[in-house]
This record gives sequence, structure tokens and C-alpha cells, in this order.
Amino acid sequence: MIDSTSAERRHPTILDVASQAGVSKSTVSNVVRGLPGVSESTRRRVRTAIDELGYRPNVLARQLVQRRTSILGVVVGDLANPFFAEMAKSVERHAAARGYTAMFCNTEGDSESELAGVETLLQHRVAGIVFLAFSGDPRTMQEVLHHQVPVVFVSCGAEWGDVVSVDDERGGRIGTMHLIDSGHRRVAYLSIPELEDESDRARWEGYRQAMKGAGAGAPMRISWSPPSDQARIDGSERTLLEVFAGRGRVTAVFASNDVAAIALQEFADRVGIRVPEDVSIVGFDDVPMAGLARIALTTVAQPRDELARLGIADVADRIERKVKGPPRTTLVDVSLVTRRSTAPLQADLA
Amino acid sequence: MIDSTSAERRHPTILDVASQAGVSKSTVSNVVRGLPGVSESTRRRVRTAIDELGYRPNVLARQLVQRRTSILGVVVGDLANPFFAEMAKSVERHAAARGYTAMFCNTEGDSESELAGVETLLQHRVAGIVFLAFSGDPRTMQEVLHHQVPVVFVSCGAEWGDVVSVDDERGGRIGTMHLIDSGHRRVAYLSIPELEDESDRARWEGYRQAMKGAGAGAPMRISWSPPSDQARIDGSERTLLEVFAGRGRVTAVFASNDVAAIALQEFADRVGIRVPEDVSIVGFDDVPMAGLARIALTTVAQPRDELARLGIADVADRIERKVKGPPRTTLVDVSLVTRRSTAPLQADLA
DNA sequence: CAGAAAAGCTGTAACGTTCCAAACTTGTGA
DNA sequence: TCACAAGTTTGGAACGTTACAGCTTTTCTG
Repeated sequence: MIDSTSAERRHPTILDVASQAGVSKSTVSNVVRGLPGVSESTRRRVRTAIDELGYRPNVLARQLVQRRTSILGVVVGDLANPFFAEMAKSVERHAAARGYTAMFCNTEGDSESELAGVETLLQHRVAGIVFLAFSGDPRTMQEVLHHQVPVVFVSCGAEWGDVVSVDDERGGRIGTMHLIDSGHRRVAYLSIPELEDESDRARWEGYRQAMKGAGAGAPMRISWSPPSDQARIDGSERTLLEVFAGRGRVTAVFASNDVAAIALQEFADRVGIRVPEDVSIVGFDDVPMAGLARIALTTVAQPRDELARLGIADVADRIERKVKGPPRTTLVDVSLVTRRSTAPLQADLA
Repeated sequence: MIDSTSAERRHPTILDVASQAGVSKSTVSNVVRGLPGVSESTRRRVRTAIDELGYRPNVLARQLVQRRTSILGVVVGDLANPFFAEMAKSVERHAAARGYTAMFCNTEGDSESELAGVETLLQHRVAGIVFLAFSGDPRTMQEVLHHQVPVVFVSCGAEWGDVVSVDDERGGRIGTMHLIDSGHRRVAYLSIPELEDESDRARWEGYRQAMKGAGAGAPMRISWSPPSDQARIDGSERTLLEVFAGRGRVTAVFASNDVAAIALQEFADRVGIRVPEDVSIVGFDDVPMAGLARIALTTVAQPRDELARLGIADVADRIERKVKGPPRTTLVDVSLVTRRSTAPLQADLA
């Protein structure tokens, strides 16, 4: 009571509840955790005390003594990228459904931030880590392996942890095949340097196979950082312009993700290249934006929510020791969504 | 050494480091925290031991004894909404820059999830909470006030905490005035039910004032949940269709956020209403997508990064006791970005 | 009705830090 | 050589929980 005048009131602890209810802290603990072996009357008394005091268990203390937290670290490439945003949302939801709280860290594709982020997660003793993007930095790998924390790579690859992913190679293949089947022969592959990871590599591989198998032109890789402000054509864009000009020009592009594809479409609009008349574009991910009538991007769709669900299930099983043993890989299906950014090759361009 | 054979190796503690370096745990603690009063030679010895053992301080234990964490709770309306995604990213970055780790919870505009999320944050004893969206639920308010945790509302309002926001009312006014100045008189206000909060109310108020001041038509409010799959026209859309048909029809819409504006644009495209010839649309937020040539949405821009920076600064100042006293409100400027979704009223529609 | 079993409750020892007063070292000047 | 200060280092008490063995009390069983 003396305390109540002080501005700096402290959280009631389990001891406060215990004395208020006239029981021991052990009993309060048992009630809070819903364990059996507490009589109904005591249970009620404790509940009342909890409500009166506004007691909330201190998760920190709990986790300290249990030597494990219920926090899941989530490493994200770029929260503002719609693909990651969607994934982050799903991951958060599925994690909550299994009783975990998500702690995000954004890497901006930079392996220093990634390392710092993982370091923070480990200091918080997260129960597991979900990578939605991974730079491949061996230092990060070492940190994680040394701490023996369960890890799952969702839609991004690494050999040293569980992987839940679409078959990126197949995705690359069907995306590219769609273009080849439409008559295109000079098809380029486009990626964003910041997002070039294991998934990107596999998609490239699928693209390469498709090109080779169909006897299409030589594989061609374009790495382009779309400018954040679309003001003017800079050096990198001048190069890009050449790709679509002149004889023997590229007539179709397979982009390793929708953000790149949409940026390219935007570039084309700006410089007067028509999509799909002059160039067909296929993306990867099927972000919500791709479905807008004005964007109408043909793309390889990933089942985002399914990936998130499986990823969380995977890492949770490891944490809860339901699964042991060497890394597992779970693949889910991709599918092509055809929209208006692709069209059969114009006869005069063959 | 006996332990080293066990698969279940435990994290080294400060005591392990201490005995390895031949000093007391207090000294190790001082070295880890970079406190003065440790000789250079001891410092080196401890550092070596830390590296050899791969020791990472246990933040949980630290926070338990200090009775405060360095975690900031962030309540987000919808991580997949580009406005929130951008804000979340900025918030995360600024929080990290000030030494805080962000813990997100997504509410989906649902006050039950909001309450559950805040509950989780409080159990984790977050140092402060940043609301990027707030339902207005008094239970949430009570929870937070009872726990006396510093709170800031960024771009969403509540009277019982600090607020960092644009002047939503002015935003509503200038957005609407732009339409009125272009000759429109029958201007509707559009919002999404899930996102109707204090900010929305203020924007509506600004819209109302502008309409009244200009002697334009009676204010008209449309509340519409854009369907997630754009398959077919359902009941709610039939109503919407009527708004844009016949004599005395609405010729312009001020949307309370870009997501609504873009959904409306999409709807218009689908049913053959031309933008801006048949209807002009103004949004609010200036999400990155709005700048794409194919979307080209006229919108009231919020300085997102600035909002995030100020919000974090605000709550951090409260946490660090640099600021005391009653709730403060910080307003930052909005500005109109004119693109191609608005045009002067066609003469025959006046 | 004794004895055993079950049910209900409690006290103590962790968990891995920080905080702080006290106890050691040195070095300096008288 | 001693007193004193300044610079280092240390041990023990928190912090708020859970785990668990042990202690009562109640209920059953023959």
C-alpha cells in the first residue's frame, strides 16, 4: 500500500499474487500454467488475485529458468518487397498459431546486417531461426551452427539446415519454356543483385536448361538494380536499352522475381518499349501486385502461405524435438500464371 | 570436459569465461559491457576467453536483473499492405539504430488479435510500444496504461499516448481541394472498413470541410472491402457500380489510403470505367506502387521514413526518461503528388 | 479403524546476469 | 617506512520464474 503513492509502481510478481491469495508461489505457478493437481477452490482464489493485481507472468524469468524461449527469429531480405511482406505476414501468423512470437530482422541484402541481426537473435536465445533470405555468408553459418539453434530456410537455400522451398529449377524451366513455346528464342534472364541467392541460382539453372534443351539462343544474364527514383536514364539503363534494340535483340525476359519484372516493365513503359508487343516478360513469385489489371504480369506462382506454414512446422518440430537427424528438404509445387505481359513472338522479329 | 561428449552442449556462461580467464564473473561482466576500471591486460585475457568459448551474453538474464528490455513492440495493421510494410521497415531500421530490437505483431485490423498481440508484448516486458495502427479498443488501452509502458502512435491516433503523425485533416483537405479545383463537385470519400481508425476519421473530417467550404455536393462516404480475388462482381460491387452511373453520378473519389484507391482503380478498369476520364481518383500515403507509370496515382504523400524516425525517437526518449509529462503530439507535413489518375472535370459531366 | 494411496500444497535450488559495497593492489609523498 | 589515494578486482545479493522432492491432508480399502 505504501508503494501505491510512488509513481514508479512495479509489476506485481508471482509472490504478490501468492500472498494475496494466501498460497505459495508454486501453487500460483501451477495455476498460471494450467497444471493439474490444484483444487478448484484454490484455483479460483488465485485467479481472482491475478485479476485484482493485474498480474502478467514475466516471460523473461520463465525463459531464463527453462533455458528456452518461445521466440522465433525471422531473417527477411527486404520487408518492403511485397514478396517478403506477404511471407512475413504468413510466417507471423503461423508462428503465433503454434505459440511462438516472431522477431524480425531486415537485412537489406547486406551480409553485415544479416550477421548483426543473427547475432541479436542469438543473444535473445531465440528458439529457432527462419531465413526468408540468406546471403550465403559463412560467418552467419558458423554463428548459427555453433549455437546449435534449429534453422529453416524458406524459399532460399543452404545445405546446412532444413529447407522448405518451391522447386526453383523447375520454376525457372517452366517460366522460360512458356516463352520458348511462344516462339521466343532470344530470351534473357534478369535478376537484382541484392536478391541473388541460392534460389536465384537454381532459377537461373532452370532457365539455362530450358534454353539449351530447346536449342534457343545462348543464355544471357542481366543483373540490374532498378533505381529507386525513376527520374532519368542512367548508365546501367543505357546498357539495358541496347539489349532491346537492333537486330538480334532480346524479345523476351525471364525475371528471377516479380519486383525485377515489374521494374523492367516500368522501364519499358518509360522508354517506349511495348510489353508484350516488343518484349514479353515473365516474373517469379506472383506477388499480389502482379495480378492487377494494369500490371498483368505472367509469372511463376509460389504458394506463399503453404511455404510459411511448412517452414514454421518444420522448425517447430525441431525445436520441440519431434524431429531429429540430418537436414530435410521439402519441395512444394510451382505453377505458371499466364497474364498479359507475354505474347507469341511477332513474325517480323523471328 | 566430460560434457563435451554430450550432444546437448550448453551455452557457455559468464562463469565459464571467468574461470577460463582466471578472473571473477564481475570482471567479465565489466569487460563485456565495456565499463572502465579494468586493466588492459585483463581485458585482453577476457576477450580471448570469450572468443575461444564462443560466449554470447544472455540478454534474457541481463534484462531480468535490469528490469527492462531493449525490445520495442510494434503493432502493425497489415504487414502485407505496402504502406505498413514500408513503415515496418523504417521502424525496424531506426529502432536498431537506437539499440532496440523490434518485435512485430500483426493485427489484421482485428481488435482481438490486437489485444492478444499487446498481451504477448507486455509479457515479454517490451520497453515500449509503437502502434502503426490502432483499433481504438479500450481493453487494449487499459492493458497498456495499467502497465505504464511508453507508447507512441505513429500515423494513427489516440489521446492517451504520444502521437507522431501527418496532419491527416489537412491531408484530407488538400486531396479533396485538388479535385474541387479541377472542377469536380460530386466527390465521394472511400475507405476500407478494416483500416478505419482515428487517422481515417481525421481525413474524412478534412474532406468534409473542403466539400463544405467549396460549396460542393453533400459529403458521401463509401466503405468497401476490396475482394482479395478479383474474380467477379459481387453485391458490394454492384452498389459501387451505381455510384458511378447515371445522372448526378460521382465524378471523383478521395480515397483514405492508396490501397483503397488502387483497388478502386482496378475495379474501374474491370468494369470499363475510365480513369481519369470518367472518374478521378486521389489516394493517400504515396506507396511505392502509386508511382509506377501504369498506376500513376495522384495521392497525398506521407513522409514515411520521417514518421518512423520521429516515432522511435519519441518512444525511446520516454523509455530513457529524457522526456516526461503528458502526451505530446508531433505533426509533420503532407504534400500532394499529382499523377495521372486525376483530370479536370469533363464539360459534359458538370 | 489402521494403513496405504492419492491429492494438494510448499520450500528450496536453480537459471545467468547486474549491481554494489568491500577488499585487495599499487604507487606516491612525507 | 607508513598512511593514503587511486586503481582493480571480487563475492554475494538480487531479478521472477520453474522444477522437483518432500510434506500434509484427505480419501479409499480391506
